[in-house]
Amino acid sequence: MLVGYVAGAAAAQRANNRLRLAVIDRDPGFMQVLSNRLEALGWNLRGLSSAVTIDALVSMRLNALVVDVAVLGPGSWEYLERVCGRLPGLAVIVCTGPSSVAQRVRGLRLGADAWMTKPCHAEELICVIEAAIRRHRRNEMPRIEEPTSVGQITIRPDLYQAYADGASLELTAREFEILHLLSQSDRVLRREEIYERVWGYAMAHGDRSVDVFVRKLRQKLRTASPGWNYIHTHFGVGYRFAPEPDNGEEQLADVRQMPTEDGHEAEFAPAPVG
Amino acid sequence: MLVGYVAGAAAAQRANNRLRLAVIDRDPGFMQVLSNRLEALGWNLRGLSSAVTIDALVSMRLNALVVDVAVLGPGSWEYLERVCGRLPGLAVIVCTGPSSVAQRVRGLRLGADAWMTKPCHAEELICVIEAAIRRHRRNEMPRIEEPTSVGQITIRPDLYQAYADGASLELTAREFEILHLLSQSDRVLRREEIYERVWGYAMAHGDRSVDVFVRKLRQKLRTASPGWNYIHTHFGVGYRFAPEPDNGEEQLADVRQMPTEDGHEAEFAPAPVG
DNA sequence: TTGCATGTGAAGATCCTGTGACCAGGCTCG
DNA sequence: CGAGCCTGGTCACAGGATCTTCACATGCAA
Repeated sequence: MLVGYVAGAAAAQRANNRLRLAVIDRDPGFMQVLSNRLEALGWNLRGLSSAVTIDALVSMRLNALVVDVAVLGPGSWEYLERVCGRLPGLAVIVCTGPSSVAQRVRGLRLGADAWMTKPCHAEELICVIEAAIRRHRRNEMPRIEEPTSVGQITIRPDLYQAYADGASLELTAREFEILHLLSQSDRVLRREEIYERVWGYAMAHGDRSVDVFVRKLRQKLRTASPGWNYIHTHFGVGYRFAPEPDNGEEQLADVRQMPTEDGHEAEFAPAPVG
Repeated sequence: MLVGYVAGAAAAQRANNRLRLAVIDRDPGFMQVLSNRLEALGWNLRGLSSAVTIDALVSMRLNALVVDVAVLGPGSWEYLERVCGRLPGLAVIVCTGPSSVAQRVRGLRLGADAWMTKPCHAEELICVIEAAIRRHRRNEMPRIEEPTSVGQITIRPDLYQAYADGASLELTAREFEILHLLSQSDRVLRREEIYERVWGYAMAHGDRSVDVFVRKLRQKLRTASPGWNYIHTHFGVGYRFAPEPDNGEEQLADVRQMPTEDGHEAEFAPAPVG
């Protein structure tokens, strides 16, 4: 159902935030160190002991690829060239043993983004990878944010607007941001959290702005999509987004239940604010 | 013509292919070698013996900057950070004498794209610079050189001009670039985005240039194509391009409707009504 | 019930944008 | 060399849209 879809999208997005990196190398020590560091950073590491097909690389949806050309053996240059040509958005870092200037020049000319010489510090390699990814990202087409449909409404980040039945809800920028934020998560968001992520700084004690905006949002949602409840209040905590037809009491009962699977219970504790 | 050349880094790049590079260094031999190689490649090299103001860098409309942090002395890190922050599209390469891992890590974290250790081969340095620039340019929006018609106007990138009914709008270079950028996207573009892509560096807080140019654009569009609205304001967000006849109330209603140009909504839940 | 927390409406403050005037720098032409 | 023009960019003001605040009503929990 739609609720499930929303949760799925949010989860996917969270997973997508993890950088995906593949390393083609056979040095166990190197891999181990790298693996440890990257795990701490929350990256997604895939170790490969030899060249894989381009299609396999494509399917991995990588952000970056680190490769020891020595592992590739003959044909390494062609491989490098094909990879860089086929995946122009991929950051490619060659990390290998001692090399000649000519080799490094060749590698870079073929499309590699950087050349590291082993042995090297994992930290430095990571920085180089980050720099390459950063550079790639900056010029990526501004992320085409997909429209999402929840309940009867469609949220279009590209237009900073939500629609119901093709008609705009006429949300203001701030209203939209709050709706967008709420819709991306199925858990309860505390006011402070909402405020901080939308306004960009800490909420002053006793500020009611979030409440007021939630009211405006509900009003517009009600007008555009009557018969549905989208924003639910959790007394003493905050708000939770979940499109629900508001007929029937059982639905309401459901709201009271713990709809989360993973340990968000802590958040539901009656956090007595000062 | 020259007018086109003067206007904006992007324009300069397109107008002729000479890459613009500045080097902050004091090693005459290094500079000499680099200069020779770059001249052969047809690059535009600017040698600097010490740090210059950010604004000066901005006005140089560079593609890349090579800097020896030793020349910068104390405050080099802050300088590096400021440069990288203000000119996110600039390829920054640190090329300096022996350094510690920690220093290299710091430099890269602050936004440098690469770190070369002197002494180094000019050829290799050039490759590194090229790699950084390549990353920068690779994913640039595929420049549509074809004339495109939107509403009543025709945009001709090859002539750097827009026409309505065969008559030129007499746009200046910057006006044209903004119109061209806007016309290539259906989504709302934030001012910062517009600024960054047209001017080539980060917009200063409170800068109203984009607004002013939008006004000038609208004025010329209105004169050349009365009865049409091309640039729409999204309060608190930015501008969006969409040609629309502005007569009649129904048209106004149309504005409020969700533009569905390409059906990527199809992937999502089919808006279950009832 | 009391004590808070939240919903609601409206008014005033604040912010955002449109606009015209103005200034500086560069180029052209005399 | 300077005058004049063009272009890009800044500034201040005005009007309107939006946000915040406040007072009060309502609802929840103990």
